[in-house]
Amino acid sequence: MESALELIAERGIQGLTIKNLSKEIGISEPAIYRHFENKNSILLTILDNFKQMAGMLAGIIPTIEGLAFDKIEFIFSKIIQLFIEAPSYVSVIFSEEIFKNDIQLKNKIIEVLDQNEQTIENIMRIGQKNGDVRTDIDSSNLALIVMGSLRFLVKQWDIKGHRKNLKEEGDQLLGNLKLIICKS
Amino acid sequence: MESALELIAERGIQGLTIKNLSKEIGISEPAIYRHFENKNSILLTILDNFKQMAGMLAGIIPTIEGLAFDKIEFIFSKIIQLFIEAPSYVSVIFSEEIFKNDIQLKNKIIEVLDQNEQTIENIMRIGQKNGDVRTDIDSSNLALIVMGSLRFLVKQWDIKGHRKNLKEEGDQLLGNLKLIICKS
DNA sequence: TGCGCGTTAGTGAATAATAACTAACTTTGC
DNA sequence: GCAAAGTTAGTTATTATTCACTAACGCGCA
Repeated sequence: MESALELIAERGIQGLTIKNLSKEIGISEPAIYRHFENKNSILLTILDNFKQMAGMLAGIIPTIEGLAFDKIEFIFSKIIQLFIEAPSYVSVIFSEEIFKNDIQLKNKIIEVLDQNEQTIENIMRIGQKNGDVRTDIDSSNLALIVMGSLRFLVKQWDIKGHRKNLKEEGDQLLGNLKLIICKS
Repeated sequence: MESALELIAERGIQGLTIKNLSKEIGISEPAIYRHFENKNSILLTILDNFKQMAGMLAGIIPTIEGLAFDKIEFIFSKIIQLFIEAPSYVSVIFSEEIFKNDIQLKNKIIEVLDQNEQTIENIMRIGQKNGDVRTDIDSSNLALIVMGSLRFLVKQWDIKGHRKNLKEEGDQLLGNLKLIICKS
């Protein structure tokens, strides 16, 4: 899995071939099939790992005391940290277009998407109930705006060769999102 | 070009092969090479067409009288209309991950991205100057938020099989974005 | 202690499918 | 009659995957 992620980080999702992977690991191609049924199951495992990580983060949320935005800040700083440390996840998570063909991969991507949206939406709903989040926009649209803008930031950082400082720009965006969704 | 777009709409970017394209058009594979140097130049042409369309929209903007949000509303209703009529553009525009490998395609995608961001940012800057857009968030971040959330909406609509009503949901999101970026 | 035996993880060679692309020839329309 | 547009029949490269086989290891048992 490590080698696969490394390969994706270096050459993108298209660079993950059985041949490349076997070379990276230092074994023969058929040896890979001793451990994975097929190539898609490798990608599926990566996606599942990400989903679990995101799920664990979501699990911590209820234990955080504080306003909605403290939770958002927590979750996104963790996600951005992961992307900086392992940019290959960006390539995988944003490869929806490639996964469109395969039903399993597509469903898994949708699962990840839905799970994360649910997490953010829940935070927003609770914030609205507690009175620290604006109520003139429904929670699902707030989640859409928060997730969308952060995704776009990461996407741009990725496609432009990781030139910008993602952490700094992420913090700036988060600050501005706070102005937008929080009351007073 | 029509056939290429149709193919992409049906089977995604991966479905655009010379073989499929020739079958769709009803000519032989080599005949395609009479008109395009290679496959990438077909994709490049599609991207360029989109860029030109977006550029034309941006050109109309200065002639629109009204607040910043009227302009945003105008440009995005047109874009959403295009996506609904020709969903293949979604597949192309959101295939950054696939284009990463090829320098030409990557640069063209970045061009499109930058051009559109510039357009939105300009609208925001003028709005801030005229006093109808909030000034506590800089124009580039406002553009990021607007573009990001709309991209995310379109992306979800696309990956979930065009089930939702993009026009309706787009209008709703635009309404909420208006609450967010406009003064009082 | 050492012998059979099943398991795990590996190998080289081959396969079938598919990709983009090309050389050489023929047709078509102004 | 000639250039543009099309054809047939390939090439080359790459893809994921399978085949038959093997070396190494651990475990129960005589």
